[in-house]
This record gives sequence, C-alpha cells and structure tokens, in this order.
Amino acid sequence: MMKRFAAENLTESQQRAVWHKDGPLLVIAGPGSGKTRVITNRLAALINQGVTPSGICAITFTNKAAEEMRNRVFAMNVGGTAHISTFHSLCVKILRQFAQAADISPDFSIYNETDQKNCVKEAVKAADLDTKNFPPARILEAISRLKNNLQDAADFQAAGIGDYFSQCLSKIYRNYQKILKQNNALDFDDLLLKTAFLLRDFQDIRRQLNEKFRYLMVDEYQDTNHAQYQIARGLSLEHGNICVTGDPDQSIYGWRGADIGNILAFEKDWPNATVIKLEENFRSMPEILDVADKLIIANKSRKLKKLLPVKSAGGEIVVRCLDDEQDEAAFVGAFLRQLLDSGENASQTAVFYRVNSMSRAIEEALIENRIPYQVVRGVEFYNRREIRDILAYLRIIMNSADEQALLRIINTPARGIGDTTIGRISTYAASKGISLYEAIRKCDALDSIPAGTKAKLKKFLNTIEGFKKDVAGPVAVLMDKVFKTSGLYESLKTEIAEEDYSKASPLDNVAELISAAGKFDQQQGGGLVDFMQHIALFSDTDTYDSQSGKVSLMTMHCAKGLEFDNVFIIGLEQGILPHERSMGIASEIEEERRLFFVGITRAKKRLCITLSRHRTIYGRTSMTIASQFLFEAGLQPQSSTVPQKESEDKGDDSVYYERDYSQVSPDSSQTFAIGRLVSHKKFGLGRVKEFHNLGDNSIIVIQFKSGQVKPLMLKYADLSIIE
DNA sequence: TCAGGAATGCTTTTT
DNA sequence: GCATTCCTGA
Repeated sequence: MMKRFAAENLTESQQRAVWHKDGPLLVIAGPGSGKTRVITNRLAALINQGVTPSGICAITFTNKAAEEMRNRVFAMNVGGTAHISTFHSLCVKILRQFAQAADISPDFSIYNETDQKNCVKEAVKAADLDTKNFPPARILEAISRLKNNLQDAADFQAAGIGDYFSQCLSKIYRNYQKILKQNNALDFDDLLLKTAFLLRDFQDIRRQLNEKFRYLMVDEYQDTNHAQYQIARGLSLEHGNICVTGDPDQSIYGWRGADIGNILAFEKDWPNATVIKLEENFRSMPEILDVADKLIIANKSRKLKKLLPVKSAGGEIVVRCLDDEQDEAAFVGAFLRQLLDSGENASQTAVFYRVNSMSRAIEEALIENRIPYQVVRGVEFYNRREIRDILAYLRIIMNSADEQALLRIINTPARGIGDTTIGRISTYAASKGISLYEAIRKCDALDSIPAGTKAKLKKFLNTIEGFKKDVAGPVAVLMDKVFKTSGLYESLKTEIAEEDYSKASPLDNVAELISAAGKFDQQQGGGLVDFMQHIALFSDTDTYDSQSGKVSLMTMHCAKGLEFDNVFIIGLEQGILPHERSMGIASEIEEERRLFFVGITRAKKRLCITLSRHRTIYGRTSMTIASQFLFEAGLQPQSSTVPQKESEDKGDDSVYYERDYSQVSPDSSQTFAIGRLVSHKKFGLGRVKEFHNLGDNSIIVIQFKSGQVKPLMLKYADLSIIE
C-alpha cells in the first residue's frame, strides 16, 4: 500500500525527503527546487503510511503559504485534516487551550502595531519619561527583540543594570507588560514568547502536545527567530519527529530577529538528523540562475551551494538605466504592455521593489498604460479607519478590558464624550484599580461629570451591552448590527465623499468586511473570539491572488515563495538595494544581497532589472549610484532614455484590449457607452470618452464639464448615470 | 471641544 | 512628499 499515491514526478533526493518518516530531517532546498511539492507530498506520504492526519502539524510563515499547502494536500485526496497554520495561529490555539497555565484569559485581544505604540506611549509616561527621548517605535523594536529572544520583563530586569537607556527600557518594558495585562491583550511577540514558556515550564503540557502532534514540519526554517526555534523544539522534544525545510541563502528577516544560525545548527541540535539537499532548479532558465549564482557567491558567510538548472537555455535578461523614477516606471509600463501584447499572462508577471513607497510611480505608469495590476501591500485593508472602528466595537464586546478599543470608539462617531470626560473617568479607574469600562459603569460616583455627559456615557454603555446578546450568533449578523446601531453607518453616509477616485469607498470596505465575516461563519464558524483572533493574524500578503489576471506589485520580502514567468526588479541603486540602513554593516549587506537573490530567483524566463540616475526620496531629488549588486552579478546596465523606443510596437492598444479582455465583463461596457452623461462625486458631470474593458479593472475615460479628461478605475470611480 | 494649521519625522517588514 | 501629531485659538 506504500508509495501508491505518489503520482508526482520526484527526483531521487526529493523521494528520500518525502519518504523519510521518523526522526529529525533537514531539507536544504534551494529556490525552485520543488520544496513545496516535497512538503505536501511528505505530508500525504505520512498519512499514507498510517499516521493520523490530525497528528501532523505543519507550520508556515504566512497565512498564504498555509492556505496553499492546505489546498494542495486537499487536492491529493489523502483524507483527514492535518493542522497547517502559521506559527502565530498555532500559538493562539495553544494559548487558548492552556490559558490558565499561561496565566491569561482565553478571550484576549491581539494588539497590532498601532495598539502597541499607544501602549508604549502610556508605558513611557508611566515611567516618568518623555516620548521625545524614547520614541515608541524604537522602544517597541527593542522590546520585540527581547521577546523574540525569550527575555520577559522580569528576566530583563534581573539581567539588567547596564546603561541608563537599558534601565529606562527595563522600566518601560515592565509598564508595557502591565498595561497589556490590564487590557487582557497580547502582542504578536507575546504569542510566541508565552507559548515557548508554556512548553518550557509545563512538562505535562509539552507531553500532551507532543502526544497530539506526532510529526512536526516547519517551513522557511531559516527565518525562525529564537522563540520560534524553541517552540519547534518544544513541540518535538519527546518524539524527535521534526522536519524542517529552508534555504540559508533566502534568509531575509534577520532584522526582525530571525536567526540564520537555527538552520545552520540543526545538525548539532539533532545529532541523528538526516540532511537532504535539493539543488536542482526546476523553475528558472539557466541565464537567470547564472545571475543569481554570481551574485550570491559574493556572500562570505555562506555554505557553498550550487543552483543546478534543469530547464534549457532561453532566458532573457534586460538591465536598463533610466533618468528618473518616472522614466523608470514608464519603461516598465511600456515593456509590460509589450509583453502582455505578445501574449504573456499578466498573472505570471510581477514588479518587485525594495520599499512599498516605490510602488507609486509604477502604479501611475500602469494606469497610464491601461495595465491591470494588484498591489500586494502591508495591512492596507485592515488598517482603514472604518474597518478598525468596527473591529474596535467587536473587540470591546468580546473583551471589555481592551482599553485601546474602548478609547477608539467611545467618541466615534461623535457622541459628546470628549477628552476631558475620558480623563476624569480614567483617573477614577486608576484610583479604584478597575478598567475604564467598569469606571464608565460607575460614573454616577463621579461628581465632576455633568449629568448630561453621564447620560451619554450610559447610553453608550447600554449600546455595547446590548450587542453582547448576539455574541454567540454569526459574526456577520453581529457586525451588521454594530454597524447600523452604533451610528457608524450614519456617520459614514453623511461624510461627504471627498475620497479620491483611487480608493474604495468606506461603505464598500465595510460591506467587504461583513462579507468576509459571513464567509468565516460559513467556513469555520466558532464565533466572535475566533473571528477576531483570526482577523488579527490575517494580513496583507494574503491578498495576493495568483489567478488574478493582473500584474502583481510587491516588495521583495513579499515575493518570497512565489514565482513568475516575468519579473521586474526596480531601483537597483546604492541606498535602495542595498538599503541605506544596511550600509557599512557587512552582515546586513549580505542580507540585502540575499533579498536581491530571492527577487532574481522568482523569475522563470524573463528578468528585467532597472535603475534610475535620479531619485526623489522625502521630496528631495538626488543623483544615484548604481547598486554594487549589479556589478557583483556581472550585469551591465544599458542607458535608455525614451521608454517607448524599447518596444517594437505591435499594433495600438485598442486592438490589444479588445483582443485580451473584452469578454471578461460584458455588462459595464454597455452601461457606460461612449458619449453617455455621468456624474462623479468629486469631478462633477462628464461624458464617457473611452471605455477600456478590463473586466474587474475596467478603466473609463471621462471628459468632465471642467474640461479636464480623466482616466478612472471604474470600480472606484463611483459614477452615477445621468442619462 | 474641535477645527485648522504648523511641526515633525518617516520608510525596510512575514505575524 | 506626505501622514501624523502637536498646538493654538475660537
């Protein structure tokens, strides 16, 4: 009955990895070496060999990766469900199960960066220090580093002494933890730290979890930090069935505490470990691998590893130097259009950059060229004001100690409860040692608050309490109710939409959130707490859609784990890549080099690298210097001035659009027929001049009464038809 | 209490 | 350059 399922073609070393059953296994997997296939096949192989699916735990770094693995395993039809999730989701699950031992309440809130910053500010103030000298972002970074190294506030204090800064930091750290505790909240790093401590300090819990998960798999092991390392260790200490996969050359999260040493020292940790190297590259054409190879050997601290091409020659490499970032973007836009024109698939095409802010010029050029695109960006959606407002209501409903949530919504929408009132209640709460929420409940005891304000407070409290009846029901229903009865809906509706056309309207965003909740109710269920904890860990890269039919724009960090036929990497300049902040630090330059390596090795057949002679950063334009990485990789930039000249023109764009996209959405092109009179919230009346049917991303060109002609994304333009 | 303007600082970023 | 925060005055 063995091996029967393994239909996928696997190389000899892949086979060995897949059929390795018991004991520690390290798979060093170069880019494009079929790592994901090995992992999913091994998972299936374990089940095939009689391992209970629920006894397998696979850990990834992103939700996206987890989801994809779930789908792949599901597609193999081996039955049963293994636990596949990110480190953080797994930790949430464990912490809720063993909340008592972890000394937390299971309905804890998970604080994001904004919440964390607010808490740090408070913590700094409580230590009688000034946020001017102790900027929250800095402090947070320091605390995060400590937590990732499993030093809690007490440990740090005990280890302490040190300089003035360390002493202050220690004080702030303790205050910060106290505040989180009072709010019944954990930050991202706490999820890891507390789980690691649980596994370290409670042998019975460790045994229980080892018993439950007999086989552990950890992907992207080169990017684990110390806390994650200890968790992985704790989860496999009793049985030793730990399989880790990764590639030291793709370690790009060192600055976030990831320790490349974890993967390098695996054989020391597990002396009986089997080590399998996957060096064959099934993804990229040899020309591309050659560039990657030349680049990465410049890294001194590295084990030698080859990229062995499997594909035959035929890759294309273009390196161009433009005058400024607009030209650079225009070049990319023109090149992209030419590619799509010649039949390349937009979904198989991506533009990478070092920092998110660089997407802007590209986006403009793509709109100009009528190229549909998706930006895979950090926390866009869930950071929108209206979304955070609704979520804050839900947070306070589930966890009334969550002060950050309460402060956010107590006067949103405006209900006449201002800072003065909040200050008075806050003082009262502190003096009584109760939560802000409790203090509001007891506001009658406060003489300083006028009767009218007290009435407002009570009304607010009753609204929140009223919601609690529906906590057990579907999240979408509760959310809808919150939206309608909290006054948020009214306030959003009356808000005159001065939003510019490139953004979706707040109402649409809320609708999307509610539908996401509905989806959650249907697919997973579990109620409010599950949903909220799910949402808190859900983020940006999960928005990437590999079948979107659009060109993808993302940072190189986001690109890890993906692959595309055509890859553009922009901004190959000193100070951008390598980034300014890594300059002069050898280890960080090496990480930047790995980052570029990751970018290059995403490409299957075509790689286009650009730089520009001038770049504007913080509104200041300056001359640039070509990136050292170009020379290391043996690349010679070619100057280029007129972007359009780069492509041998084939037909005009109208032909191209009709051919490629017209069938996608038959409706809107008729609704917005040429010449039709329409109205735009911001620009007023206008007539449809052109309509480019790109399905979901259709672009409409309107001649407005003011005389200006504007191309707008149809889905964001919010046009009404006048005739 | 809040709007509006000045001042500041910010850009690496999986969860 | 832009978003966020701070500050002032009504």
